Amino acid sequence: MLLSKACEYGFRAVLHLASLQPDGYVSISTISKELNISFAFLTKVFQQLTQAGLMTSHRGPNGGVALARSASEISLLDIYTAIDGPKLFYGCMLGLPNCGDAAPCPLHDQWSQERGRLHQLFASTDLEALANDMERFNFRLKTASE
Amino acid sequence: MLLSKACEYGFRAVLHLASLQPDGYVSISTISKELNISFAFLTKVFQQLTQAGLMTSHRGPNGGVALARSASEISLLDIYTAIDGPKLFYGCMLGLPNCGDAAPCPLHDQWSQERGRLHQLFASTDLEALANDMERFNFRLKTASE
DNA sequence: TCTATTTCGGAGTAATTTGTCCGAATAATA
DNA sequence: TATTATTCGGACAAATTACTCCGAAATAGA
Ligand code: SF4
Ligand code: SF4
Repeated sequence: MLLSKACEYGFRAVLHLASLQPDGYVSISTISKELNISFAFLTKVFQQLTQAGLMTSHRGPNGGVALARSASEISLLDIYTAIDGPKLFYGCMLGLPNCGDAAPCPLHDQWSQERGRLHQLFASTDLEALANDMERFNFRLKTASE
Repeated sequence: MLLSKACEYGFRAVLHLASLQPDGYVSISTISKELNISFAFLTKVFQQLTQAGLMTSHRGPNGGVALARSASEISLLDIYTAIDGPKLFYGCMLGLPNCGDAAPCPLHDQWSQERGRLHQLFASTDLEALANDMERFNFRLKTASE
């Protein structure tokens, strides 16, 4: 799988949060109910994102999580690397060490291109654009309809 | 990670096998020593490949494994799907069900393109071409040099 | 026939990922 | 102050993946 489950949930949750364009904080429990994601597990994911500085959080009544900066300034790459780390973008496809030096594995050329495209896709896609798309085209993030 | 460890080892082992262009069977133990892969685990991987019809095997002295057909007729996609299954190529990036119908997730367009490119790359790359490249460019498959 | 070599198949162990539980800390509000 | 709502942090449990072990079956060769 390309994305870990944690990252999958992170993408969905953050996209949902961005599309809400809320005034203040949104509680993790409402997000988890809305998207059918385990509350306890989603909490852990958001903890990673706040520790990475992408979200801010607030405890107590009316607390929850919020984007730490404008949606246009948070990319999918930010979310991805905060959760799954950067290894996809520098590692060898075949898991060989010393990737990128003078003795590449046979798939290097093609894989490094794909890898670059994926990196470019994640880096150039910000939450604002995706949230706009969601309004325009009625995209969905839930597992079941209603 | 894009490839499971089993698939990683499978790619490396099969590429190595193809580059040897052996007369008959090559034993799994020699491959595992050559590539620094656990013999027991690599055996399991080859069992998957023989069960999928991509390799033939032979027990006893001078036994081992061999490509079931010409290297030019085995693609990376064959190896990949035999080990990791086909889910990468039809599943949603966000793990949502009913991928591809009228209510796509916000990443559908970009992801389905990437997915298609990856599929195309795997499908159009056969072992013969890679083995030739390995000779020409001295590619490596080992974890340590010597 | 006997022995050595090899894959096969199943069971078992270890490590990682996924998911749960609970109590403490924080803050709003009555 | 007491209550309630919330995130935080750590320990825990379950599931999946990675890896090992061992005995059985096949086969070549002495
Ligand atoms: S090939 Fe590319 S990816 Fe594979 S080892 Fe190397 S440098 Fe790395
Ligand atoms: S969008 Fe594409 S990837 Fe996401 S759910 Fe669907 S079809 Fe799927």
